[in-house]
Amino acid sequence: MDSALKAIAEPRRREILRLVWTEELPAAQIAARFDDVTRSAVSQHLGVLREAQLVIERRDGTRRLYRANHAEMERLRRFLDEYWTESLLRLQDLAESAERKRGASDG
Amino acid sequence: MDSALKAIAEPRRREILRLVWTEELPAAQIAARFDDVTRSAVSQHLGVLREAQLVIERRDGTRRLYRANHAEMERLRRFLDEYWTESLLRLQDLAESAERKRGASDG
DNA sequence: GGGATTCGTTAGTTGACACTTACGCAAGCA
DNA sequence: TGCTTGCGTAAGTGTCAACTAACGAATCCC
Repeated sequence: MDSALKAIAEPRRREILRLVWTEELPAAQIAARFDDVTRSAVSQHLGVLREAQLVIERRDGTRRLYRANHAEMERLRRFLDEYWTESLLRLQDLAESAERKRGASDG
Repeated sequence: MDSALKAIAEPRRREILRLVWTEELPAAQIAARFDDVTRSAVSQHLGVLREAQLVIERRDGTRRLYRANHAEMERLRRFLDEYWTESLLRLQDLAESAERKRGASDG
């Protein structure tokens, strides 16, 4: 999960992830989208994304096709959502206990 | 915005952020929560969080009090939300255009 | 003013990482 | 059996980041 968060912290990998979100693409085609970086660099980014389970690889002859792993993306989204909401709940708890305290001792 | 994403990709900083989410804390008290790291390291983490606007610093005598910047956290949450939903919308568009294509030429 | 407290900051080190170049490997084709 | 295509991977480089140890600055107390 932490590896996923770290993976999407890198702008280039976010861009790659968007490319393969709706369509499965071969590595060469993904790399062709970036003119300021070599195919090798993109391949390594794909490796990071694959290791973080954010991308799924499928082989077809000599080609390797990639597509986004929506399930894992959803897990990541939920993790972050819980991070916010849990913190917000703690805020709420704090406010409520303050309220109780005010009601009990102060008046 | 990218700096914020990078900031929360680091587990230690996420922990710090949670500590100051509901209560304002002085640097020393934050550092005291971590026994496997020096006060200096925590101070530098606080610097990163401050630069990413995820934390707000307030001075009180020799102390520096920190609290989470909820507004900026909300901006980050929204950014990520848009990242997912925009991708999902593209998925939806793709499905709809495929439907139209099927209806027009093939059916 | 002197000393203690509460911090940030500055070297300096170690490890991670984004990259390039060069190479290797598997699959199709002549 | 070779050659080409479509890839990953290993080696090497520069840069950044997380950390420790030492120092410096601001405030408070006497």
